Amino acid sequence: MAATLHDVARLAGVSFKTVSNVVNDYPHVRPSTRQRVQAAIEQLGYQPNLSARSLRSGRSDAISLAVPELRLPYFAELADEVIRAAERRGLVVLIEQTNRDRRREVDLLSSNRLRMVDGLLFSPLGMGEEDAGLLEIGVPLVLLGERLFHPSVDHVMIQNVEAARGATRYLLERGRRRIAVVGYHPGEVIGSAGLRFRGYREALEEAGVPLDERLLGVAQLWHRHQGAEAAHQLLDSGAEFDAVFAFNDTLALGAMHALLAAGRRVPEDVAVVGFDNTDDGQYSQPSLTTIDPGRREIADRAVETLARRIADRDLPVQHVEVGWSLVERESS
Amino acid sequence: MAATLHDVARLAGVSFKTVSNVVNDYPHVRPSTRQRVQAAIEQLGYQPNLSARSLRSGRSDAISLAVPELRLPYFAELADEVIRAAERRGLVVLIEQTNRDRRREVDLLSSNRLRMVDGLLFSPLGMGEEDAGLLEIGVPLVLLGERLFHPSVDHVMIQNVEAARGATRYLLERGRRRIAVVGYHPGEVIGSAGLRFRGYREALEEAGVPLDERLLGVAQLWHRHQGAEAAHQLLDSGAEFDAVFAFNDTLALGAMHALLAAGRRVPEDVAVVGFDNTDDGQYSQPSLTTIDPGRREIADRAVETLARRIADRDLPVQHVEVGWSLVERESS
DNA sequence: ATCTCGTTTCACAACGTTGTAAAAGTGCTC
DNA sequence: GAGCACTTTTACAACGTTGTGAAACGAGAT
Repeated sequence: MAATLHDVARLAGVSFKTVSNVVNDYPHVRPSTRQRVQAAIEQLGYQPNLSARSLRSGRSDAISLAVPELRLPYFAELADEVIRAAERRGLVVLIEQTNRDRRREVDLLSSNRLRMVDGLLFSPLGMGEEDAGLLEIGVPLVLLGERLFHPSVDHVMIQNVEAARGATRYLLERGRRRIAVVGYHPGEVIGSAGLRFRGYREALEEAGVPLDERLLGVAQLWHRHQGAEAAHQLLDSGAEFDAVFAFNDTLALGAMHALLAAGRRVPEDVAVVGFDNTDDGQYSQPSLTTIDPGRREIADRAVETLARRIADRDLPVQHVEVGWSLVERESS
Repeated sequence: MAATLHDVARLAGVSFKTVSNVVNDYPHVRPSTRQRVQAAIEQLGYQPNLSARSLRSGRSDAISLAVPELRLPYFAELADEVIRAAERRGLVVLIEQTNRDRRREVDLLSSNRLRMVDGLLFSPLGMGEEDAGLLEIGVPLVLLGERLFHPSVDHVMIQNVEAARGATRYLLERGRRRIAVVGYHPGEVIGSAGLRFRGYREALEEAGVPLDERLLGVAQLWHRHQGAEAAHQLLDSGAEFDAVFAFNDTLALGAMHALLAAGRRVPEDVAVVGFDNTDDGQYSQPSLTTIDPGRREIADRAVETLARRIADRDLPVQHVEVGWSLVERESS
């Protein structure tokens, strides 16, 4: 079958440890020996057995990325960037889908599939605050997003409150006063919905614009369908509104679709702003104004943080926040 | 650190091999012994070391999926389904992105990262027919898509010609006679563009509608941007058309965006049909009529084929074609 | 009791690699 | 031409698991 160190050693006439030294660029190898070994490696097409290496060294140079669903554009783009960032550091990425299901998330944390990798990037969506204790697993872990926190676990997140305040301010500055939201989760405090709502509320307060409960479009799942439904409900309620701040782009596109179908012009009658800057908002009709949460930076910082945690488990806990910006397009 | 078979054995007062037997459900273990060992496993939270297992057994129960870019909705949804299908079979999925770059694809095939997994699902986009020989790697491999073929390599694909013929026929049946395409690759014979074009051409021939070269919108990359550009060129050329058949949904959405921006009504002036049935066509404005290539079935058959190949390398070569259907929405 | 045969347990040897430490080789100094 | 300080190579022991085959055990037949 595949060649081993021993096969190469036999061919090159050296001990298998010398071959290992060549493979690992150990400095004290005579150039002529190195050359001979290299030739044997070429000839046999030798490639190290990664299971053996991993067993011996305790490292696999693989990490897991656990996301709710890859088909959601936000997570697809996040995974894309995570894979790129990991590759830059010589790591390979294994992807787990949790379907935003608490049980699956909890199971994952103690799964022996985790033992195949050096660490986990985890974007939880089903677990709640009461589950935070379960995050203390013996494996390097970096949390993504704003659903779950734990003081002793590394975390990379975006500035949700600030960004949401920025989006709302932007609408206010352009003269909109009746700003509906789409994606509201009543009662939620942390979590994307909670934090983004807080930013929205704060911006209204700053501007002295009263908050109208009727303009809070609930959507538990942030899919297009729910965005469209929330928009329908807002329309049906009869409450007037001249802007929609959707808590993500997918909701925004769904809502925009519903608004247009109902004969509202975007942005003339209703300005729409999303959140995430996923690719699909770029070519929607009209194209979508949105918050760019710096996904590339999130991915890069997350992988970096995990790599450092893997290298040194005693590092102080990292809580990283990355910057955001507003991308202005046709919908506002 | 983590408990091993030996630790459990010591606690349970048996040999480590007996623990191994319990873990692997070896039948000849006395119930009382089994119970004692189970208790020790629980107490220590023992989980098998997968590197050691994999070294010894030669299997990792992991597969790689290599796709051009995860941010493209088609591949995100494909990866989503592949991960689900793999999980049903107890396999874990590692994802590689090739950026549709020939060099990266070629490198991947001989990468030692492949040695970490039992097999590879490969959706090539950069390699050409002349590279087919490179597919003969010593690792179980299943090809996806229509870019590359090799008689001795398993393959799962969709019925491109038939589906494209179906889409074109559908437009013809609804009275459209001037059907433009978007995504044409001049001179290509195999590959998605080549095959879908063939289906288009055959449907026109069947209906006795002449093919007009001016209606062939070229787009090498199948991104929204290129779809929009191709549509602009069609409009600028002055050639009349009453329908667009885009070779994928992303192109279709880009083209539709451009058409609407130019004041054409969809579907009244121009009917638009896409290909892929990705989620984003469902909530576009107007929603997109498209070909559903049965992605779930593709993923399932692909993983199944790979699993069988892993289990038995001497199996006859499998070439699988999955069915398609037309999803009618507002754009036509 | 003893023998036989099936059940249950165990000892040992892999799998292919890296770390440690010792052995062998080389070149320089006196 | 022995002694010393390097450099280069090697032997051996892990890492934690599974497969093989032998040993120990237990029950039923003699």
